[in-house]
Amino acid sequence: MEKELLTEEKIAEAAREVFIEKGMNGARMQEIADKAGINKSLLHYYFRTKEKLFAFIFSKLIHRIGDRLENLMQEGVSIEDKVKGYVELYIDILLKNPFLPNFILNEVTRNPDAIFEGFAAAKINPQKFFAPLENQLKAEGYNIDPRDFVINILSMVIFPLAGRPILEHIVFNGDKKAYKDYILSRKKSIVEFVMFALEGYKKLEVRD
Amino acid sequence: MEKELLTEEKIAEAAREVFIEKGMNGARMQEIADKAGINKSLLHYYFRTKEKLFAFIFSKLIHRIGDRLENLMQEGVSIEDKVKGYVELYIDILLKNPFLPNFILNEVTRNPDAIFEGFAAAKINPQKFFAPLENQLKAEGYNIDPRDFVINILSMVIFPLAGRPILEHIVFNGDKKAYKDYILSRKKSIVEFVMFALEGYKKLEVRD
DNA sequence: GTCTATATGGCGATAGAC
DNA sequence: GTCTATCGCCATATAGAC
Repeated sequence: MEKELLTEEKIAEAAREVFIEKGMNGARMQEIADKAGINKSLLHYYFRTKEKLFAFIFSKLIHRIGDRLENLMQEGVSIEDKVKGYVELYIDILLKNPFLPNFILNEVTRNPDAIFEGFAAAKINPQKFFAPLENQLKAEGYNIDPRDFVINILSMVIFPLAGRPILEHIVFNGDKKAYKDYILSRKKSIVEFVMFALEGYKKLEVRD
Repeated sequence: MEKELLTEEKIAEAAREVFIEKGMNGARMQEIADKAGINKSLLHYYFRTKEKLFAFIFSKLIHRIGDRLENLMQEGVSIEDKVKGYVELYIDILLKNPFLPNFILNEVTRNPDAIFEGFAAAKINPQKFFAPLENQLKAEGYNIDPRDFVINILSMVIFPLAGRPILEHIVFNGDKKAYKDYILSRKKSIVEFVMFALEGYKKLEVRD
């Protein structure tokens, strides 16, 4: 039926917004129903329980993130350009979805089971990601642990956005524009910081 | 009364644990009461409502963190040693309190009002912190924005611990010991990474 | 101050008409 | 498929005895 897909889509979109903003515990079925412009009992008609609805939304979200990471490892692009591309892409995404990083970090620690299902469904294979990266790093002379490389960049991109209220209030005295400008400036400064660091790893012995 | 202080202290400790692990929304007054070894209604006798109890705990927590940061800016210690000291201290603290970073990031985004009260009470003054740091960085020849310096280090320390379940499962295939060893190894590798990067900033023009 | 018992409200979920 | 009405539970909060 036409209506089926449409309504389910409206529910999914509303649920996605509410869950991300309020978390599993804080979200209310009523609020999701309101935002979807339908009745509360219709939610249960489509997704029997709140937990099932949450699992559905969460797994779709993880899936999308996994896909984005895969796309990152195209060949023929220098490390520096990959860093630049990654940093710019994710800062933009996270600026548009300010609740996303906290949501994922949080649900994943409070409800670890969701990980096994969600990530398994997304078929994320770290080895497929780290092996070629390690090769490329070595080929360009950077003798750094690829895990450090990836995690440090992820950290510097995500943390200041996950900690937005803290930074905004403490470092920028509540000035939202100053905060946003600073985050945008990090598109350049993170790349600079990373490439400076990588320069140091050129001097190191190859280690494995 | 003797009993008053003792009971209040037991409640505070229990509430702290439960709130940090489950968050404001996930925490249950019953669980706090059980953990404190008292009756549920006694909680309300001491702290009229759950919200008031939460605010009390949260503000105390922020206060302690603020104090720790202040202590960090002692004179007569090189940048490298400060980085080393900070990284080691906080990795140890966060390993012992695995739910802490998520708790703070989360409550602070979901309930931004708590920030104003909590941080205001803790009388955190960023200028008092950044100004001497900037001086020292310049004095040692590192022409880096002190905000980048601080935020990058904070990011690299906190993020891998806030994202523990993700790293543990995806990068280390569920091997908890491998994850913990890796985090401990970061005590050295973060300092290395930062100092390599700082080397690059030595070549830059002084900018202000 | 500390307990037992209970009120009160909210939320997830279901029944049933249309 | 979509709605209204309602159930049943659970969590916060209060009343009142001791």
